[in-house]
Amino acid sequence: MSGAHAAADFSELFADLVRCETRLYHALGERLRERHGIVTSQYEFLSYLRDHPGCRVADLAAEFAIGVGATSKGIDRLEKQGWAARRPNPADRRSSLLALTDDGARLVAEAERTFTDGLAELLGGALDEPALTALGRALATLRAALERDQVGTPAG
Amino acid sequence: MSGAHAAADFSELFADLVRCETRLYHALGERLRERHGIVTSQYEFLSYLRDHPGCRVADLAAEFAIGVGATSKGIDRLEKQGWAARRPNPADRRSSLLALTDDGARLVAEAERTFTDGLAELLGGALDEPALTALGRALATLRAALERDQVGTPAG
DNA sequence: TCAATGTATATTCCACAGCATATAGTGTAC
DNA sequence: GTACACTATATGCTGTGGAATATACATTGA
Repeated sequence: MSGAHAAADFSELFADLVRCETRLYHALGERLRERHGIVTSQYEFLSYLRDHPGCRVADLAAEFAIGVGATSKGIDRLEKQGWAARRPNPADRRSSLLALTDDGARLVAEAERTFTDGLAELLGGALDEPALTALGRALATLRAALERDQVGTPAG
Repeated sequence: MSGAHAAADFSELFADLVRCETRLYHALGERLRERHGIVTSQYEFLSYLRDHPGCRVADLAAEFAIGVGATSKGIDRLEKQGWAARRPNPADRRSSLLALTDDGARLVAEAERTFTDGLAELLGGALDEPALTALGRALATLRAALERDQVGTPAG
């Protein structure tokens, strides 16, 4: 009995997780698109590049658990907009070192306000402090376990 | 200070949320594809149709916070595989009533085991009982608030 | 009845992700 | 130093999602 109960709970939990993610992603993307002309995934790329200058395509792909092809194409788009740049890697000519341009750095600084304000409004308005703390801890633990076991890392 | 601290926490929390969702979605999709020839989003559609026979495309779109176009195309694909069927709605000739076929019912019954077993393994292996309870409560609360305010409901 | 408005769905166009593959470069064994 | 395996990235194909638009139907009110 407790097994069946737990299984139902897992499904509900997963559904809630996906629904929250979808709605937050959409809502933040809407604001970012209006004000800065980017979507949430691009904000995440830019933000990662800011915090990890000189990283490679594979580093981004591993961080976001998406394929390297998709990542490469995402960088193409950022490069086309003049927000990111590939530089040759002196240590390994197969790979490029990625970094923000000055325009990209300006953009991410501006978009960060939109992003964090939006999140604070959406999350802070819905959950109180203890719930946020519990949620943050549980998600951090879960994420660490999934990454440790390479769960859901895409092929390409 | 506590404001800046909270903002950083929100960003971290959001990143963890998205990363967990991505990896779980990929990992479950991988198993569902191998064993049943469907992906996670199709399992979710089929499961919703099982629990809400006679629903409409718009009901699915609202449930999953995706656009009606994407939903209609998703139903097209399920219909083409013989897993779902549209029936004319006698009360409103604009809309169709959706339901599983017998094949679809069989499929979702089989896939449910794969899905719930996979979830139990991935979630139960990473989080203990109190953390799961806290996570479930926080996500349910957050989801209810987002849905109440129609946050992130797509346009088309 | 008929026009105006709102609603449900399908269609179209564009952007993006996954996968498989191609290309180029690296490192190692012999 | 050459063949081989391995790695990093890029590209083509296909499927899918979002947004805008079109179409059909329903409902309201004069």
